[in-house]
Amino acid sequence: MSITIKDIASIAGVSHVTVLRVLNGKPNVKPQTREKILAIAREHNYVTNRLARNLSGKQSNVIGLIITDISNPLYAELVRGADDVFSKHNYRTIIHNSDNQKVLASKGLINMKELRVAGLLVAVPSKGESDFLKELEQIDLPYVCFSTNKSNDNDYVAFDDEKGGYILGKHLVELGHRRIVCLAPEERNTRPTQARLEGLQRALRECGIPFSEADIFEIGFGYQDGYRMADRILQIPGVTATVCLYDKLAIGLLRRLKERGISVPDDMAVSGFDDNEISTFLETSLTSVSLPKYTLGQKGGQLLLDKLNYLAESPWVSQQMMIEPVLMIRESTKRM
Amino acid sequence: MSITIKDIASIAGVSHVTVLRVLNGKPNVKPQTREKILAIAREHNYVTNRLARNLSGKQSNVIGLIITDISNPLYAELVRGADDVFSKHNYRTIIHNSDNQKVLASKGLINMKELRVAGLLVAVPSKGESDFLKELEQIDLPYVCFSTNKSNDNDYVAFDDEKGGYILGKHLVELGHRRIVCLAPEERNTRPTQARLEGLQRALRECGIPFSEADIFEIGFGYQDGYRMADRILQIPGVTATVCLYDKLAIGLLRRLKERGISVPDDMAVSGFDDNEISTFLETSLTSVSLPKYTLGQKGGQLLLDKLNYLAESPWVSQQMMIEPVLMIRESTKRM
DNA sequence: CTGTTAGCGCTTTCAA
DNA sequence: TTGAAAGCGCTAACAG
Repeated sequence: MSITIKDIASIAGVSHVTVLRVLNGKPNVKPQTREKILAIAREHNYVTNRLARNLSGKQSNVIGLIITDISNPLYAELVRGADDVFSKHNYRTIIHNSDNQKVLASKGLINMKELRVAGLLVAVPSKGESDFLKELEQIDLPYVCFSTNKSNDNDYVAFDDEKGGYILGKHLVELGHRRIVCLAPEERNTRPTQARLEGLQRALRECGIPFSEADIFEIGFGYQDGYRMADRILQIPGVTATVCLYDKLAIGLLRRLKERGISVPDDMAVSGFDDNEISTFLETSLTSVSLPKYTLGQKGGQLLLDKLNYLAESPWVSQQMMIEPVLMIRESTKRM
Repeated sequence: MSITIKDIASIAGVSHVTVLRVLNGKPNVKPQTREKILAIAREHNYVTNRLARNLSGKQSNVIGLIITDISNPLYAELVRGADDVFSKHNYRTIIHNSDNQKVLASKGLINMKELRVAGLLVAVPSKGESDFLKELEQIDLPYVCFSTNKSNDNDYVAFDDEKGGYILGKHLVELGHRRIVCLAPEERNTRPTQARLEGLQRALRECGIPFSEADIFEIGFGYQDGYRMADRILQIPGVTATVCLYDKLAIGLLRRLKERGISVPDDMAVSGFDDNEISTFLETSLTSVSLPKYTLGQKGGQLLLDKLNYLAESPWVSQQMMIEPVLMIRESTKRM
């Protein structure tokens, strides 16, 4: 067992409260006593027991992150952004992967509550969303969400995916494209998918470019899906540009287009969403709507900390924050 | 405040110990009493307070991960592997990013100790390694490391990078390459860098292929670095193959080679280490030494859990585990 | 400047 | 089958 405040007290021949004062930098301790206590603490490698402190003090220094999947680069960067903020303010970060499943996310809620974390940063699973939000409310911990489907009055931070779709659509039209198709996941009811599509549709509508359900090809999220879909797209007469709702689709597509001898962007423009560093270095660099993931994590973390601080004082007014996307124009789309 | 064991006790009109027995599934409680207590607990959404339990019970259900950078895909996958194991055994995962800096890693050590985590999974920073290991020992928590430089008797799990270098070297020689150069980070003294290089050298030595310090080009880790180095490599007469110690270097290189109109693999073979899913879908798919990152995380997590269990009983004999690399042969290297 | 006392919510032991 | 009592290591209030 490690040394405790009482151990130090008995070694120093004082009461444990005096030790506490010294260790917590409180005033009103004779300098000599202070020195002596500090020396003993150092000598014995004293380390505060946060369990005890948090239990007693009714507050925690750890924050829970309920996310979809830490091995997904989106969440990995986002978590890093949040953790950097938390660390700076001396909070620790505990993670829980939900795989976007409601049951697993709910389990995370309980786990976090058990540990009496100070607050929660949560990516709401896209199925069973409203049930989950109810539980989240019930668990009675301060929380901030990442983008949810329901327009709600939670605190949240989100990418402005709709705007992303919009600026990408505009860009393609400006380049001269008049016949555009879209690769989307089969599962259309997640927030980013929906929003990106809506933005795209809005842009094309404004420009008078025809675009219907039939121009949306539903497949999946992965490289393989984009790869597979290439041949089908090439059968459609007149198509000069493809919007992939996720970069992996675009990258798989690029690969297959190369195999087929289709020149990008001359014969076919390709574009996507998410934008990772690699997009610049692909043999055909990829035009992509960049979503600042690290920033999203930071903002979410900061909002939660603000909330924790305000809660102590005045009542909190919930905040919603949208993060602007940036269109990264690269070789895969060029003026026709 | 949430409801406590005592609250339930007073509502049920029993002592808090009886409640405890029920909640912890202990025997010797009258069925009626049990039901009543469970009903009350459910009704009031009782959730155990782990802080109290851990403090009192002298054990924790959270495990600390000290890693370099969660936004690095290597660590993201590794953490996912470890967390999956921990979750299954009802442990929580708390993370701390060290950015491979000794001071930050040490800070993580203290943070984790404060929380009295059950154990530690740690990626040792490559500078100040032996100092850090001393601190790690002092902090007095059960731990397992990921690959360290020093041959030591810690528990650890690691990729067999040396073997990776070896099989890649062999592969290139078998394809007929006789003049091979290598792109490496300037900072050569990290374990994976060293080991990969050693393996490569061993393979080439065995095959009687000349390879000297002058054939190692020191640059960095990133796409940009590989990109920049391409021109220099092309100036070297007779070179037919490049080994990049990290895939990002290879991908940057591929990009620049394409710009220069160099055909891969016909004019130049390119290969790397790390292997992410995307490597298959690059326009020129990349031959790479695949290191199963998720598995490494799992193995590390499992080893730590084993250690935690054994420690309670018999003395523990430290274990070292090497994870085998797999060479993924793709288009960027082909028989000459 | 210092100490006493009570308590956070749970666990453990012993006694009934 | 149940409860009383002490304690985990720290905090907070009050007293001196």
